[in-house]
Amino acid sequence: MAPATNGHETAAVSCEHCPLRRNETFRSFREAELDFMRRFKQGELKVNRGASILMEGAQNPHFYTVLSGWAFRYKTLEDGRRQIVNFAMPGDLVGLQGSLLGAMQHSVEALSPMTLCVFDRNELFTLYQAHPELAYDVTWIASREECMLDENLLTIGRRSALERIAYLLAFIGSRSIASGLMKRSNAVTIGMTQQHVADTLGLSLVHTNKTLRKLVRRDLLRWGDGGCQVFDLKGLAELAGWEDTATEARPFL
Amino acid sequence: MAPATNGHETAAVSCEHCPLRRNETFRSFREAELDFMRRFKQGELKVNRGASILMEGAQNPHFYTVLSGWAFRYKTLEDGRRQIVNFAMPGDLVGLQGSLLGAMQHSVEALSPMTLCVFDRNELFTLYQAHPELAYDVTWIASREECMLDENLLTIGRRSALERIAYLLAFIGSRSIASGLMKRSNAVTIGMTQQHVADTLGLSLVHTNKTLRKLVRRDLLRWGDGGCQVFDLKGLAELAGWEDTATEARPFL
DNA sequence: CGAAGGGTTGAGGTAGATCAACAAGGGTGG
DNA sequence: CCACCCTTGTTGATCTACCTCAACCCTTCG
Repeated sequence: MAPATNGHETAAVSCEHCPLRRNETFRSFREAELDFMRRFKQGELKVNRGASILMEGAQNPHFYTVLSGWAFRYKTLEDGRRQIVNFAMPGDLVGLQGSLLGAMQHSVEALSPMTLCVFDRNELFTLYQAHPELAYDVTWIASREECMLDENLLTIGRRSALERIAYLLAFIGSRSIASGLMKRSNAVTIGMTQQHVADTLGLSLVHTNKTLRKLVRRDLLRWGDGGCQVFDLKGLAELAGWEDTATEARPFL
Repeated sequence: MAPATNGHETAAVSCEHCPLRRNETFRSFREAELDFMRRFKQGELKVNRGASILMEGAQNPHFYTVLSGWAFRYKTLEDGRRQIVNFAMPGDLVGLQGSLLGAMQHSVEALSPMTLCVFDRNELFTLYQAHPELAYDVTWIASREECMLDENLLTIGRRSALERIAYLLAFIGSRSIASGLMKRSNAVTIGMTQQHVADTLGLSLVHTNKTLRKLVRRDLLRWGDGGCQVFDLKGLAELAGWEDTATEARPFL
């Protein structure tokens, strides 16, 4: 639970060689947009697993697009209870909320080594003026986030522990394949601790462990080496009563 | 839980007489924007309490701004378990998600008689092209929604039943005062059933009732006449460990 | 007058919490 | 090299917050 030190910025890779563009789940840029983004991008941020990227209450001058790796977004109560509200994967915007609303209302911590594309909070409106299509994309991304949060609420509010875990792993597995975080293969590997699972689903650590073992016994997944391999994404989704709304090519910044 | 019939559209009130403009919690429009909105507005929708405004899975051609009254947004599982994810009050956008993502991923039902300002889904991008400031506002509104959902997730995931209810009533009370739904006075009146409270907080109806009575016994509120009067918003917020992030003048469409 | 919606209360059951102990790395410092 | 600690996972025992079931009340409405 202890956030480590931040990484530091390094020289930027130019946008036309953006790794995300090679992934067909992302929609392509037009020349003018690419041109704009090249100037819009302020640099790159590289952090280690466990690093704090944003802190609740802070006024961060930047917001980011995830280029590689993944992170989680969370909030805490005074007494330390923690709730993970969502995960950020390649192509996702991080810290947009703070840019619009002022202070961050949640924190973000890396779950793996990450590279993030750095933007200046104060330049956001410039983007809205110069490129309405990109502005529209930003809103699209925010709407998608909202949609995921709705589903997470349904999960925590109304699904049983077994369903919750099945949902979460199917959800993360599916997203990580789509975002190119994972290669599509027999088993999807998800590198997180059981504490993360518990804090996402509003469960205790012990009960999370016991429920996870049930899923292992059913051969839906295996746990080990600080994470799990999911064998049967469909089986998990079905168990959770969740339909993966397959997205076609989606925008990113 | 049974949705009733839709209302029907009526002649529109012109935007310069928009009731929301009289409320100081909303930021004012400039002349050019007002002009644009006048044309952007397609009409008005009036519905009764209990009416379905949007249905999960549907491709609604419109999205809306709430002018008066309030509603709740919800999702359901196949077996009927229902989760209310948030509420919509004057100034809030409804159905934006569907406009961007395609089909609605949630339903919306009126909690009181309502009037909504009707916009055409297909015109949204026109707004982005013509008025970057308004586009920015749309994203601002979406971000605020996201922020509320984060807090709701924290509530359901990590707060106890007593804290949850305290939070919910403080949250709704505070929002309804800010949006002009309620007059600021000794007691804030919230017109919803205990079933709504239960479905928002992931609790059973019976336990919701018992917990509510505890709050009544503590003189924080009274329940009756199909809703409750909240006497002590601060006390509830404190009990829940929640800080009301007071918003200054905010945008709306 | 009966039916339906909303609220209230008690009794008993269970999913999931808490407490406690232990095992298996991995890192660090002597 | 060992000794130690810290993180992560595992499992059993016990407890309790919340659920389900089952009444019953009151009000509204056809």
